[in-house]
Amino acid sequence: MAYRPAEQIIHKAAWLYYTHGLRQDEVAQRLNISRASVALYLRKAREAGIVNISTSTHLFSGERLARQMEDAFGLETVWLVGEDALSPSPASEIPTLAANVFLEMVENGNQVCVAWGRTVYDIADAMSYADREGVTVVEMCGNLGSPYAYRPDQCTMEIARRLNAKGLNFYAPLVLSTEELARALREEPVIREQLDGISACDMALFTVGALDADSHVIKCGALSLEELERLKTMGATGVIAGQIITADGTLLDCDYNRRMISADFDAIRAIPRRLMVVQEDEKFEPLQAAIAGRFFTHLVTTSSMATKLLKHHTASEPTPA
Amino acid sequence: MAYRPAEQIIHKAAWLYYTHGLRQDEVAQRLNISRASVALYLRKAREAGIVNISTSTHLFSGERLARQMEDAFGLETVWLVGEDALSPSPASEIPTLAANVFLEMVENGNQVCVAWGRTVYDIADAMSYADREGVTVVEMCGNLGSPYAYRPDQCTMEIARRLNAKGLNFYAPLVLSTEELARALREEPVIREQLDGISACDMALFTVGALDADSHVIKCGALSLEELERLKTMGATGVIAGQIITADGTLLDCDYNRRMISADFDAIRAIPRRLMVVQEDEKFEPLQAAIAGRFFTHLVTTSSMATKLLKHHTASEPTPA
DNA sequence: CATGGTGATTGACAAAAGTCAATTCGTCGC
DNA sequence: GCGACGAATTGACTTTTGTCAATCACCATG
Repeated sequence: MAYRPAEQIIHKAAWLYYTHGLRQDEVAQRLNISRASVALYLRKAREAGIVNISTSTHLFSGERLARQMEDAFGLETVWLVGEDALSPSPASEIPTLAANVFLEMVENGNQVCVAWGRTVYDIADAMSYADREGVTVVEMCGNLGSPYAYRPDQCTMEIARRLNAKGLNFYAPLVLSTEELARALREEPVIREQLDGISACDMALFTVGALDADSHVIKCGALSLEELERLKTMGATGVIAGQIITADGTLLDCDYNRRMISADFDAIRAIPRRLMVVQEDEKFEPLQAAIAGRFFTHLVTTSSMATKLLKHHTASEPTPA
Repeated sequence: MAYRPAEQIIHKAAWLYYTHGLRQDEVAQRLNISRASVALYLRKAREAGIVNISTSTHLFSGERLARQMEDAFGLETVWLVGEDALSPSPASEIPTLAANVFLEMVENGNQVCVAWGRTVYDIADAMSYADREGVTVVEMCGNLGSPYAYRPDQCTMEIARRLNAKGLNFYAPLVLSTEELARALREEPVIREQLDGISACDMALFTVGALDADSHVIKCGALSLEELERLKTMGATGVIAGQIITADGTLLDCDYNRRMISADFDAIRAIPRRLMVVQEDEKFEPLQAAIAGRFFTHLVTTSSMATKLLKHHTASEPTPA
């Protein structure tokens, strides 16, 4: 890692430029280097997280719709991305926002727990570098081959890298072939420890997965299409940390779930701040299920999703308690 | 407050520019305004704390000398400013650094407690704007006329303003003319409440004051020169939150201290993170006293001060425990 | 309905920052 | 000791950003 041009001079340049507000040529003069070098160092400082530039995410949580969501579902904060073409590439807006919200939520010394999924990968990609101290990033559940850019473990590590944090991977697959093996593995000290550590986390980052032909669990072969259909008739509605949940947000009682190595739902709910991020509008039912299961306290999603959720909510519960 | 050009467009411009990395002309195009406006909005966004640019203070805490200080005095983190002309104006380096460290230490939702003194004023001045949530800034002790730019209460309010926080002032003078009055006032509910609230703070920011002809307490007439001389013969060494301490860091048993409305030392020590900032090299003995009294856990000062403190420390205690 | 004033907005210019090919520096192998 | 290689640095050029006086839009007032 360590840059040849003694990390320290980069730091000094960044301090003079950003904190004292000198111009690049003044910094150059003071440090006896060329202005071009200053420009280079400053870029490195930004990339290394020595300098942190963050924009308040209030813009997205300040709307009335967001407030209504918070009230309706008892959430702490909700951030909504409108369809109003603010972003240069609409698809990237949710991950970008989520990355910013995440960084805003993580404090020094925190232990954070991340699940994986396409959305989480995108968030990791959009996340800028920060120079945190004493942060640990732990994986929330076992691993799986990924059809996307990162593998789950790489994803954890990538987030850890951006935060200058320690990354802790799960040394187990997500799904095993037999219940017995899963049970035995869960009792392995190294796995047990990680599972137990989850409830001690300060915050969590995760998505709810959908259950259709091209959802993650299917694509990487953890579940066959036939099995999926069978589970759906049993009430399968969404996926939380690999585990299948029903419409009321409880664990579906099935063989598949029993063969899984993942965070216990009570452990997840013991984490004080839990950020859920949903970008696809098709995840309406899964998200509803996740709300029913009180899986999260903070939410990043689209305005249209929020509108849909509220409409359905007030319809089913016309008089608020 | 609220700017005419709907705060929101400033936010959007900042988001597109800083988070998405568009150029100003691209932002202008997307928002249908001139580039000049974008430049203007961006400045406002920075000034309003919508955008936060911070530089890691690691540069100042990374040296060996800082480590030695931490070890020698059991401090959590020590930041040192060298005499090596890094800063454009050496005198401003301590307050600037302290302001940055302070911002780094304050977390959303925190209650912070600030004392006052010239150094604290300078820190308030050097502090950049930030958009924190749920932060409360409370005054640590009663008020006094100030010979400097801000009055103590303004100073609290100024820091609160920069953090977008709520400021809570002490509605009492620092020193009263009689013990009885001080005692009575301390029992007033509104004062009692504030005094009790201090130990519930998450962090504190303060200085140690020196006791000489041009120190704060003298300049604003709280103490006469003769009285000061008398107290010095009794062991007066420094000032913490208005109160006079002896070389071993305990409250000097004197009339002056008894006439004071200020935070109880145990209440101060109950605050988990306490940042002490000392810029003047003449404050050697007062700082030593403050160390003896375990008043702080984090320290910002000069390298030369650190050297002096360490020399004296190892001299008096050659074998570490 | 003109009028003055306030504050936002912009066009045009100046200043500052970004970039990159060319150069220098340091180091290693021979 | 010498050449050769890669990394760091820089000078010179281009692009981007900051600034400010001039203009425009809006509103309250006579």
